[in-house]
Amino acid sequence: MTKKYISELKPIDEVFSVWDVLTPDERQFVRNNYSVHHFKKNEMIQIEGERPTHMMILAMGKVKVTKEGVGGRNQIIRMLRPGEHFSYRGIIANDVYSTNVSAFEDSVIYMIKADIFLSILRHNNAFCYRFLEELSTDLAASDARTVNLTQKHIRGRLAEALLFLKKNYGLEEDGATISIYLSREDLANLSNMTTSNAIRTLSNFANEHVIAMDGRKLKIIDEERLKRISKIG
Amino acid sequence: MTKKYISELKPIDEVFSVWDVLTPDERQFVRNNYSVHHFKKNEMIQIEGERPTHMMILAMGKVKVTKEGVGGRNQIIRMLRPGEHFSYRGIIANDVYSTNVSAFEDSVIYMIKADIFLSILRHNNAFCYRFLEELSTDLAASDARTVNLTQKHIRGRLAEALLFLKKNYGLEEDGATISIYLSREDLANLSNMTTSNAIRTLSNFANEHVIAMDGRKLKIIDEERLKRISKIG
DNA sequence: TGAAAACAATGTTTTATAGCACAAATTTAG
DNA sequence: CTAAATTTGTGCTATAAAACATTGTTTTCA
Repeated sequence: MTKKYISELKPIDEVFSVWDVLTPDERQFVRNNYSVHHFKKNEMIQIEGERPTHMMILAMGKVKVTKEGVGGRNQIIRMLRPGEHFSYRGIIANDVYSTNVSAFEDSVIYMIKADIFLSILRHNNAFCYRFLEELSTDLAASDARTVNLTQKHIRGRLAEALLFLKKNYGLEEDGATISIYLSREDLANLSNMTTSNAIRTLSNFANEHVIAMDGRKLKIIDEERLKRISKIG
Repeated sequence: MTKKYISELKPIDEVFSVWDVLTPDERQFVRNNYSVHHFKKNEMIQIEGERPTHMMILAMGKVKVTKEGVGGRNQIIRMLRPGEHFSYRGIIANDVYSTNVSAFEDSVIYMIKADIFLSILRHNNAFCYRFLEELSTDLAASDARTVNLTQKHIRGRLAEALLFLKKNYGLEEDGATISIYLSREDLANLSNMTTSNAIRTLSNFANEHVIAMDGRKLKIIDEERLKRISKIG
């Protein structure tokens, strides 16, 4: 596994998508001041309510951003792919973390100290603007998510989640299997329903030949149908 | 009414909260390039799906930001007070409006053309950073809202909405009446429930002496109780 | 390797909330 | 100033989804 990391892990200048707007000095500054952290599956990376210390970049693996709700029930807010930034919102808003982040699978994360991140933000306008764009996009996504989760019925929400997973993580070589394997519980937390209902609805979809299941491997058979189910709610 | 506007309307340099980070040149630039628009109660200010043309600042009045959901049911995403910025997210993300905005009551809005706003954003780092802060705060609020609306029960959601209204718009001189009068329908759209349920739950709160009602005027009698109801969901 | 834990599947019961219908009150407009 | 339209208030019904219970299956790890 470590072997795999060493061979596949991209350097920070390739992973950090805003590298192009950094000056040579800033690049050197970042190179001298970032750290690499490995997290095992299910390990917590950031905890809601704590003070942010670093801005983070997912270098390898998959992580989930969750929020604890009523009665400890927790909801998946966002799921990240390598190259995505996180843990920086609280730094900017001078706020504690508003979410938990944990590793879905073994992951590698590049971290840049908060003060270093802030100092670049405050001196490099193009850099600042990139994050402004990112938050603008995230905000629309969050608002859309609120409406989807509150107004759609179970089938619509699960269909939406499956389409999201496909879009976000892509398909395997067979052109149908979604390239991320979630537990039924995670799938439920993503679609705001109980685990039993995720299981039940998944079974229904399989009976209707909209999807096919093999344990945690989910194949999308009839994407059009799934889109229709998601649309009508 | 027009009289009232003329006498109470603050000039843009007082309303636009980021004025302090503008250079003298930029201030003049904005002064020469903004426009003032009056909207009547219930009038649409921006429409979901259209291309953004201006960044806007609410100078006077109250507006609501909504999003259309399944079956035309629409949800209140945000409610603004004078001094708050809106309509700029889409400009930055180069996206169409993701929400509707309409006037709750007669309102006055200052508008700055998109290209002018963008040009300042791209040249003035402190200005850019201010909006970065604003979006960071809004994003956490949106995520929190998602969890509240999806996990809390009707009573909890309505209690939360009442507390929000109090916090956002304050109380009248009597120290109890919330300084905004919403229709039951708007209150329902804010708390993600049907109008009947908003009415019913409001009656329950009144019977329990948590609030008192006089038409659209809502008095908070027992704020602690309301907080508890909101908390337990 | 075998026991314990975690996960998946499914049926049954209960409950919260939407949906509907209708009456009363209030606001708006001709 | 009246008629129409909108908003508010209530009761009843239907139903989606949670909660609970049980059993089988897979994974973990001591």
